[in-house]
Amino acid sequence: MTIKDVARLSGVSASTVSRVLNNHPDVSESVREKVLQIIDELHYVPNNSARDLVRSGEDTVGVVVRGAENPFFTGLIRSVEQEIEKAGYAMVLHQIKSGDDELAAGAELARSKRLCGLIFLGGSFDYTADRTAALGIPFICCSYSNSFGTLEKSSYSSVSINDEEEARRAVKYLTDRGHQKIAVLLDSVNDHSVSELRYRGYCRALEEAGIDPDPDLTEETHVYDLPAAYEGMKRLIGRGKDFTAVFATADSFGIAALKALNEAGKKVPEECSVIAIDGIEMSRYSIPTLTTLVQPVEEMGRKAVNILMDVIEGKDRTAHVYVKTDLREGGTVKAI
Amino acid sequence: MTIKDVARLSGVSASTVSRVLNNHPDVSESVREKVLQIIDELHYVPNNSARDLVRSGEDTVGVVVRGAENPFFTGLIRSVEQEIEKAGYAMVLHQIKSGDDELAAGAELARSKRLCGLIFLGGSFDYTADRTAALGIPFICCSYSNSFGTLEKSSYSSVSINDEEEARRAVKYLTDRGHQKIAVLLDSVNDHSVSELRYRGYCRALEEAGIDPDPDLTEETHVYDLPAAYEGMKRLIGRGKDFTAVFATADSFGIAALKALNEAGKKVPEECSVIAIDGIEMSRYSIPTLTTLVQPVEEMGRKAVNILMDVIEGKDRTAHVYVKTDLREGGTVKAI
DNA sequence: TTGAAAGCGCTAACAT
DNA sequence: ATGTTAGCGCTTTCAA
Repeated sequence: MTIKDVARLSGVSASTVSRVLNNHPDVSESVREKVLQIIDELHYVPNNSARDLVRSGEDTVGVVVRGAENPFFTGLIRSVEQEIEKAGYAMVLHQIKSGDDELAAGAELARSKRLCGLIFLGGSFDYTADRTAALGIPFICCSYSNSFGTLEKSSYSSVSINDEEEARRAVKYLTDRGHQKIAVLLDSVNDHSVSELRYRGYCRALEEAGIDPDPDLTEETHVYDLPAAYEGMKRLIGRGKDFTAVFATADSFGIAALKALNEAGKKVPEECSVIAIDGIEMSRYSIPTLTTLVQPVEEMGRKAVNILMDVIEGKDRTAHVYVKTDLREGGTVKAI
Repeated sequence: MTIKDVARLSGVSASTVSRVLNNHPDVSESVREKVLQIIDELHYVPNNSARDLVRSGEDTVGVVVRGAENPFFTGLIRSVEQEIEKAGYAMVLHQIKSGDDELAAGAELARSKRLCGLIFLGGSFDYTADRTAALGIPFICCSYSNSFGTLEKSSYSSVSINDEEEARRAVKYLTDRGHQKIAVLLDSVNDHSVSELRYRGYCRALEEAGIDPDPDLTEETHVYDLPAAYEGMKRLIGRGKDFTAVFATADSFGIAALKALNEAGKKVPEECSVIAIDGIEMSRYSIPTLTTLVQPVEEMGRKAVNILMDVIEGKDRTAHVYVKTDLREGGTVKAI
């Protein structure tokens, strides 16, 4: 069923039906009602592909989220959404799986919906100019940056925390409180992604505190999920190496660590402290409340949209900003 | 940039480019290479709307998820995805917000992508034939059913747990262990949705155990999120009414309840037991591990796809199946 | 193996 | 206020 069917049944032309559909003012009330009635009777629903194909839609920004199951993104999406609306633009959200190629998805979206800009929530840290060229519109990386890629700074924008620096801060929080034997639970030390950066910060903090990193206290999961983190923590404990604190490179890892420690009979924070980075909602409800560096997702969403808008509207150049985390002192860290 | 640009630059017609794009066999190797090269140089990405508009795509099933931030859906999506692929169909996933109209989204998707079937993950419990008519293709409700609507059973399919019965089972698990004063933490007693059904089961279990429901032990949050559940539990505790157990109508509510109890100094399970329904991944990592009735998400996804396929392929009629939960005995329930 | 032409469903000038 | 016409970018007959 198409707009033509509706037109025929209503005794008008397709254009008129289109006008009704799009709330154009210049349609007589009687015709409008008639058309609406037919639409209702027929349960007609316009084909969006056809609409997208013809509409200009230069006021729409695309948001592609990679790994929507990551609870860290929920707050970020909300914020970005709000800000885009506030800026008077429309938004189209596209979620892809963790393994998928966000640039390909973004390029496709840009073409189909005729976007004026793109926001990536989560993605790879190693783009090349060749790959981003397909986008053809301004874009911004939100919550990450192109740390391992070869992109020119001027060719894109980014908003994120300084992962290495914040990790350093987290671990320093531990060393400042007398911890010397600090384990790290992370995805991978060289994934060219967030855990690699945060691992660097961990190393730097140890270094600054005059502590030699102990390879036995570095536990990689190689997978980003709770079971893997839990198993990783169990391995760490099982190794028998002494440690008084754990730095988890993500809240979810911290939560899993809490569980593994609890099952091993290690009291947190009395026998082992835990600190993480992210500040997902759930970590507020762990027992004890996870001590963590909370990413300012609201601010990140706002800044991402503002920067992108400025670039789109030609008001400003691309930009790269670091935002600061807020330390949330939960109950998982204790001074020695 | 369009297919025509590629055609022009390659010195061939648009049809040929299209053939290359779609891996048609009858294109000379030399031409294919040339075209591919130009595509690469130009960073050309086909417009999906245009493709959708013209492709038949009768082998695609749509999946619309309402409230993707709900961790309960992550496992379900994975399962559904797997099964659809196994059945030899393509899948297109569409996520909408909790407040959005999944039927409208589904109808739009059905038109745009020319689907042969639709799977709804989460949605309203009160459809009317009039509203679902717009879909125009077979659909199945996965994880819920049309309990409060007027849909004829034969007009759709569903796979879900029997919410009332499972809730009854959860609460019976408590009464069987000597609990008499059992509080319930839920969204709303009359939301025409899952909490209403589970509340009924709660009432029935009490009744069967000869216990009079105490209105003071029913706590509604009216919002489905962790902070609301946490605050609800605090109110419940603050009321000063005695209770020895809490039935949370969802795992996330259970986790929030655990936290509130902990902060109030009530030991779980010694001073208060907690049981929930859902079995989200995170509840495996609460401390203590949440005792809950785990929905068999894998089975649900599999059955949903199978039923839908049978309807699509005309092999079978619509069906409505209940699946059973698995009781996971965590550490939050203790006999009195 | 390739190209020309038609058309998918819709919107947006341009007429009237 | 309404209809006519011309595409949007692509795929797909049908011819060649």
